[in-house]
Amino acid sequence: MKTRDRILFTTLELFNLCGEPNVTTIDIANEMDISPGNLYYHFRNKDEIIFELFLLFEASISDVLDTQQTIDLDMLDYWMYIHIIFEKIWEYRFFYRDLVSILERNEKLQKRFNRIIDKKSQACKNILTSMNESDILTLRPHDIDSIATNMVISCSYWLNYLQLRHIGKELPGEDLGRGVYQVMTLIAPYLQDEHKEALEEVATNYLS
Amino acid sequence: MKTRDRILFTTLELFNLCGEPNVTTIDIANEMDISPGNLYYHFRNKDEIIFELFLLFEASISDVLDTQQTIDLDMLDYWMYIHIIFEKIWEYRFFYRDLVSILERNEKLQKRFNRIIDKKSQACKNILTSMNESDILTLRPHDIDSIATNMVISCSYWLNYLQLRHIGKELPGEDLGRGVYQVMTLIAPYLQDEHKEALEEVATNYLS
DNA sequence: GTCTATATAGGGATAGAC
DNA sequence: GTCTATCCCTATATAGAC
Repeated sequence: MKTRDRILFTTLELFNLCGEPNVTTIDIANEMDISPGNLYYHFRNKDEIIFELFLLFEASISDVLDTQQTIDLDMLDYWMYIHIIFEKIWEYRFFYRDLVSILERNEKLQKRFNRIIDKKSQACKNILTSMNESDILTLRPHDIDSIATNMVISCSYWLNYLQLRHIGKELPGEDLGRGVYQVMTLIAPYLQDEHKEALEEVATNYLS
Repeated sequence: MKTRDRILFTTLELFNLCGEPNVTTIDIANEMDISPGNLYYHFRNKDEIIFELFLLFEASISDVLDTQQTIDLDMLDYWMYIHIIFEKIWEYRFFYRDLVSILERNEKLQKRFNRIIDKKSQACKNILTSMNESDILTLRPHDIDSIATNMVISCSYWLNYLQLRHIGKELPGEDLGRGVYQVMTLIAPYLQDEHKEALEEVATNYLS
């Protein structure tokens, strides 16, 4: 593993564990047993490391968001789709811990992060539309936008909320499933009765 | 107005405008045309100012959350109740911009902030229960918890989400109404048809 | 590529005079 | 209560040797 990659990897771990504002370039170098000077040979500054990490996150999540595979799925598929999004966010959760502060330092990051949110929103709308068309749920086209917005907010801030509730302690990765459940809750009331039961079944399987 | 209070007031303004991490004690002193030394005569450190501001926020929002006036209201009342909560949050929005970072520095703050979230959650449950009992909506007791959680998350992170979407620009206070709408959206699908219409009416009145 | 040593800057906070 | 002056610490970043 090349030093440059080790820096990225170590930084990601430390950021996720302690939060980006609490990790200095020296911390990163120490953790890797290299000198700060060496670190700055590979990256111009801390923000460049953050940006590189963002690019990895972007590639990873775009993989999911760009698929057109959101039609004709059953309840378990939808659950898993949301679950995968949560996992990608979990992998790069430090972004979501200090979103505004991190993004305001880098305009390019801002734009591209917002493009991800746009995509996520679109993906949610696609899911809702296709569920609507296959009569799994019934909603007025007018509702789709606001439900999608609520879904995006729940996805984006669930980890932050968890952290808030467990500050100090390490974030429990198991509670990801509860986040998925919260998102599915947003759809639940619109489901036809049979599919409501299907959702309950998936939920009890996953949250046990 | 005593200097101590002017410090609190000025700090609140600057924090809300620029974000707490971007405002130094020097900035605050400069803005007020006093010396940093003077500021430190009135407050031991920056965190003490933050804590005092929190106490003001706590008092202000507890005022709303502690009322037992959540029964037998009509749709407009519920709308206004959520709206008032949003206004209190708006007044102290800097907390919600960097929640985790601010709270992790002060254990007392953490505990008390979480107590506010508990109260907010309880208030939401009370609303849902009372709406349920007066047949405005129908939901299984089992749903109440997860809907309340979604309500709390939407209330807490709506401003953060807005900011994300408009970084750099000043936060548009008018969009508070859209936040209220997002929260009411969570309840909407459970409403009896007549009350759905009532909600739509309130919404169109307030979002125009 | 990697190290050591160091420059630089900014923010938090204090001492002591008025 | 308020000011000036200043200290200290920490984090970022660079220079130059190996």
